[in-house]
Amino acid sequence: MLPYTPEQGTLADIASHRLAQSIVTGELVQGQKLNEAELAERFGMGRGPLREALRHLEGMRLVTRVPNAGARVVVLDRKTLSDLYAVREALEGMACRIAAVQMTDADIDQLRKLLDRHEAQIKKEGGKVYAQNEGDLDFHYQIARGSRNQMLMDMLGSEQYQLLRMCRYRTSRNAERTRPALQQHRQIVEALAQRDGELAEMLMRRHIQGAWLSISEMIDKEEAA
Amino acid sequence: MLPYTPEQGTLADIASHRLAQSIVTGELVQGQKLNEAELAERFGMGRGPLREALRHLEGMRLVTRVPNAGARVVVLDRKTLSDLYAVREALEGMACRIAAVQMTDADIDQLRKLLDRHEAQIKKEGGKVYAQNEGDLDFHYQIARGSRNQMLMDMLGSEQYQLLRMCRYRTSRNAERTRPALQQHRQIVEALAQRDGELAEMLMRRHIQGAWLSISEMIDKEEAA
DNA sequence: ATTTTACTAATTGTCGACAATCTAGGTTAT
DNA sequence: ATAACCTAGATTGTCGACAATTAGTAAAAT
Repeated sequence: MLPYTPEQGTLADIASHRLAQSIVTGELVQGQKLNEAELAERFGMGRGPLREALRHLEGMRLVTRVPNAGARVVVLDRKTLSDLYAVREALEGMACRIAAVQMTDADIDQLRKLLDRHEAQIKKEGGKVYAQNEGDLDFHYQIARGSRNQMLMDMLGSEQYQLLRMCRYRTSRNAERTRPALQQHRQIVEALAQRDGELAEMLMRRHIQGAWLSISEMIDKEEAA
Repeated sequence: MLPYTPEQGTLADIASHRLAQSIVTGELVQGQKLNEAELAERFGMGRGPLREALRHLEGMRLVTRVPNAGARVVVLDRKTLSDLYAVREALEGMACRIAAVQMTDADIDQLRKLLDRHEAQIKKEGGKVYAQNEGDLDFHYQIARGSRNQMLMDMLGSEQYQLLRMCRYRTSRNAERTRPALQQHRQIVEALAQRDGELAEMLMRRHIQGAWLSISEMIDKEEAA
């Protein structure tokens, strides 16, 4: 429960932000019913702005709405995540191919420094690095920025599909994949530095496929338990 | 101005639908200010549901909102469309590759019949075939369905990015591209029938690149005028 | 003549109350 | 005992009114 409200706009924007955060972090359980009156009370606002926020979250696919039956937190089942990772592979693969042409040398240097920070964080804390999944610190988002494609940046970044953040948040606990992931990130950056878009795309696709494999196994274990 | 309201849900859903339609068809001009009170009056509802609809459209990228300054219809400039078509190429290329494996023979037959209908329509009307861009009739949407990827279907179909419909609606007047497009559609279907995902993806990517080239030229002409 | 500033009108943001709809529990009939 | 039905409670959907902010205009000062 963050005490401060990160957004400065209208109440609906604030509610949207706080709700998204609560859903992504799992504070609001998957499939849970979202009671308008209760949430409005908790956020200290009327139901109007809150309903606008729910409509916004519906567009982000973080909640599902049924007319006259209210809104529920989305449930990330196996099929949904599988679909999500397939889409990611296509989008981020493309981002890499274009970024290899569009990024400046300075941009690529920035990426290297970002990975240095990640490495330091891993050595220090041993694995639980969710902080690197946020905003400008995110490696994948920086590559989307490198593609100079605003639509892609929106899709992978701030607004659209926070589903990914939600998924990564749930799976950031298993530390055994952070090191190989970092290694793959480094390979991608080197491909970008050599301006080899084809290679960068292939490396990114494999990286995402590997992430999906890891998550898939984790789901299997959970279902077995 | 359609006299009937196509949706049956809440007033916000109806408003969302009607607004989207008006924006896509160009009845509401790009960049136009959207006055809440005026629209609510026109739709015969209060401002509450209308605000919810605007929040929804904001998520669809059909309107841009600035706090305390209202909502405006999005403007499709050259860069935005370029970005959109790059994303399309990646997503629909993937859809083809997966659909080549996932579609049933019956699905592919359906696609063939759909193209037969399109051909008949072209011969009869000579080109202005916007009806085929709607819903289940849409060739591209049917392929997204064939991928069995729900996220992709959402993105390319009903909800997300109606920007594409908006763009296609504007450019559906130029009839000279409908025949080569149909030819390319047929090639794609044959690739799917042979279960050649690689080929189907490549053909779809070229098809979309061709469409972008055509649209790009059209924009050049408009800017020259 | 131009810039600044106060004022007014219009528009957005918000709230509380009421109507419509759904849900759950108990009651009655078979 | 089971199933259909009805009623009471809770929840969503909607509206109208009020507050807050912005934009435009006209007057005043430099």
